[in-house]
Amino acid sequence: MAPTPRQLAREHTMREIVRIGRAQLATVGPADLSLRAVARELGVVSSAVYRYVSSRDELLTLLIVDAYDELGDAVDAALADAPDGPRDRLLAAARAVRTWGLRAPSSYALLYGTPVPGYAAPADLTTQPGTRVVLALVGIMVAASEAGGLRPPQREVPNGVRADMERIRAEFGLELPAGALATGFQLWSGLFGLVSFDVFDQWGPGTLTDRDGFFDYQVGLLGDLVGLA
Amino acid sequence: MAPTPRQLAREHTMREIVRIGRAQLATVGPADLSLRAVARELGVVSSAVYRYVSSRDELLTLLIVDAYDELGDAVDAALADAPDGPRDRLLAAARAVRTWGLRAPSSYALLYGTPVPGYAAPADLTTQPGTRVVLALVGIMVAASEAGGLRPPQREVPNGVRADMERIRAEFGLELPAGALATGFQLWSGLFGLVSFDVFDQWGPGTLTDRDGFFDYQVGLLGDLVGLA
DNA sequence: AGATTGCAAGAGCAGTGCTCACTTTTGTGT
DNA sequence: ACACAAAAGTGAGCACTGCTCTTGCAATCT
Repeated sequence: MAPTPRQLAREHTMREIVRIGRAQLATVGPADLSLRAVARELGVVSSAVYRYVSSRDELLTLLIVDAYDELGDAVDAALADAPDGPRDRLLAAARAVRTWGLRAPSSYALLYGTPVPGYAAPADLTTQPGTRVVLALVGIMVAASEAGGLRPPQREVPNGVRADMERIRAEFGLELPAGALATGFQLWSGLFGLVSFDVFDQWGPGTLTDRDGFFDYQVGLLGDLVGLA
Repeated sequence: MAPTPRQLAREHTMREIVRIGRAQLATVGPADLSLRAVARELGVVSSAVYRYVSSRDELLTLLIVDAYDELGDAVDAALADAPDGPRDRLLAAARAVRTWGLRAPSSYALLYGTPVPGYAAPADLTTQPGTRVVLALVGIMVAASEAGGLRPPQREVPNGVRADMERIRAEFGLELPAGALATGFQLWSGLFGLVSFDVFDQWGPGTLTDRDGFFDYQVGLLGDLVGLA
């Protein structure tokens, strides 16, 4: 059945709300995102937006999903253009994350900063898009492993951790030994630790002058850590 | 000159405000911290607290400094009780950071989460206490280095990064080669990446069952990365 | 055409940060 | 001991927020 004009209008308004919300985020930061401001921008009285979005938190959820998509797309695009070597691919993906974060700090904060107070993003909506980046990272490792370019980690994996890794490996169908998968988690949190420090300016002021070079170097270290050739 | 009663009262009130603010943080999260609520708790009308704190942001700054102190103390205390080996000391420090973060997520968020919108914490007040933890981490590396228990990193340090490292080495009087210092930064952001993922529940739900063991293992990997014996 | 459904408006509530004119308290210098 | 000035506290008020509820209007379906 063809969508009725009303449905079309509704979807359009929905997209407008998300678009305006994202635009607001570019200037104010997640905590200050105002539904009333969105309503004003939309040219409508404040209570009207509640027809579309049941609360501010729900708008935030929409924006979180939107941001995850954008970030995932950015990484995928970077990987599509990247050369074949695992190190080049890792660097491309990492740079994409950092570039996106620096370009849209508030959106980045929405995903990897302080969770909004007393509000847990509905896992069913946000978990899946949130895994795209880490799956891309692990994908690089899997490819390297299959090509014989992945040094197995020295450190022994304790049993509790090993059990978790085995389960995850099965769940996602990853052709990766438990030890390597465990280092993959380090790659994940390590990368976002780096980007967060950069986006949130957590290295002291004036500590680093060559931040681009510094980032690339640190990503190289992460590559060493996971045993890329 | 002896402090006048008024100064004493003022200092006491100041401490009370910080104490109440910290208590609020335990329940609401940085963005929802309310000066009016602090005033109520203090048993005073809302405008009165402006005699002590010029704005909500200034209160946040006070709380940031307070949190840095607390975290620094926690790490120092853990290191004081830790055995001699660098790996044990690293683990002790890392666990202290994590434990503190899990116990006071909002305070942790204040330091390592999204910076409060449009408000840059005055560097002169927050930078110094913010360096305590990283200095402790680097201190572990220096001690290991002097004891001959620090493998030099393989990866070559590019010139721009090397220059920054040399400058920082001089500024803080660190007896550490530039390459090792660079890996120290990875240790820094890597540790806080791990803790942030843990405190903010960024590993998906149900992904990890043995989070304590996982953390210890990952810290071990970070130890490998910086070349601890 | 008439009934139903969806959308928007506007008033209103409780809360926020912050300012300002004012009163009360308090410490001190004469 | 008393007056005076500085500091502390008050309460009203402004502009803003999220959110609810009732009301009027318009498009859609039967």
